[in-house]
Amino acid sequence: MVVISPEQTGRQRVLDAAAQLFVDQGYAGTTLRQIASAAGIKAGSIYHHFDSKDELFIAVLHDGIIVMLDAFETSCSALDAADPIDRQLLAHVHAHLSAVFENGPYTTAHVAAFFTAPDDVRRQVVPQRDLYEQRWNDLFKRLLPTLSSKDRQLRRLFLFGVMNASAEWFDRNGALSVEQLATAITDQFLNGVAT
Amino acid sequence: MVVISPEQTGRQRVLDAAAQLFVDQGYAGTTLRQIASAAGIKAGSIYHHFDSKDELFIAVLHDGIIVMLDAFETSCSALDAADPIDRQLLAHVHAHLSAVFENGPYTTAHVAAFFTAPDDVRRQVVPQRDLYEQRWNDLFKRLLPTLSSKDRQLRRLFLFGVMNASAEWFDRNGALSVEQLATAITDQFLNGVAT
DNA sequence: GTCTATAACATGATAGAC
DNA sequence: GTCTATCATGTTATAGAC
Repeated sequence: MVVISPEQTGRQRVLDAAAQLFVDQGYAGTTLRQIASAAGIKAGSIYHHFDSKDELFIAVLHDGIIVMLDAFETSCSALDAADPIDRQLLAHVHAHLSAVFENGPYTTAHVAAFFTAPDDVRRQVVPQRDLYEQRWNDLFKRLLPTLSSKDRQLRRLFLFGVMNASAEWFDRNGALSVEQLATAITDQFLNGVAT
Repeated sequence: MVVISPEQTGRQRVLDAAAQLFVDQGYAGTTLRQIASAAGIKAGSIYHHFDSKDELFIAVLHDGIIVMLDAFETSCSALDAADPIDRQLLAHVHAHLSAVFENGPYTTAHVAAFFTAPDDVRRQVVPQRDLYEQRWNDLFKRLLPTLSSKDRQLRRLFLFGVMNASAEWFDRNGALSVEQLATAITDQFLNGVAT
């Protein structure tokens, strides 16, 4: 059951409820009535804040990207260009995973709900996603300059695959912490299984 | 647009159409009318073959698991226990990816549509999924005996993450072949990025 | 095995009162 | 900013004819 804290503006409550429900049930599987109920209002009232279900979904994913970009930026500031590869990569992997798992449902929505939306809705979010992926492409170019452009792109997709797939099994309250997960993924990515 | 070849029994045509549509649009995003239309019949006629949308979905995923298990079995037969790790792992990764990308939409549904279904529907497919994962757990135990049980489980999740996430970007008609993808993923998994 | 017709209900969205 | 009431449509599922 989704419960939204009451000390927020109406629009924000709707966004929070929508983000969580989109994560849990996907785009088509979530109804405006469910969102309204979780936000403590009636379905019709949603249209005071958003013009359509599509726009609400896009707004959720937009907010999610902002958080991801911010997390990336922050971990950049904490690093020095002279830092070793493993330290730099770990910082960014940890930032990504922290954003996904510890910064509310908005970022998780990007990983779990994006692909559940219809093509035309998805297409409206792609430019924002590209912005984030571009940061990682730049990072990879800096950290792994010897790889070919195509190989670099492939490796980045591998890393994203591991990180984002973890949203489907990682347990926030389990024995493995986000930090440990970040360390394990970074180590696996850099050194493989034969450490 | 989904087009189903006509030389098949009615039930099979429904299954084929459903599998493809579930992959493209998810569980909630796919309607029985769309499935019926793609299969060349009317929506009501589906109920001659399946009792509910749930059962149809479960049947699709069941068929998918059969193909995956069969692919795993086949790649086992082609291997010798004395073969080196990289050769054995590559064979199984290739078998998995071939099943997902080259054996129709049933296997892809397992990767792309499973998480779009409601909890109670998903729960009915979990035992079959577990069967397949168990094969991989056994394989990992044989190939990587020095790792701890928890670490092995984690690494397997990483590998599954990479393989299954590729369903979201891999282009069957692109420059990269399934075999090349399998080689790249296996190499990345075993040796990391610093090859 | 497929059809038509329809039941029973859910959905996104709108209009106007408060 | 939220409500109630409602529209128009879409949804799964059923019943009975062919």
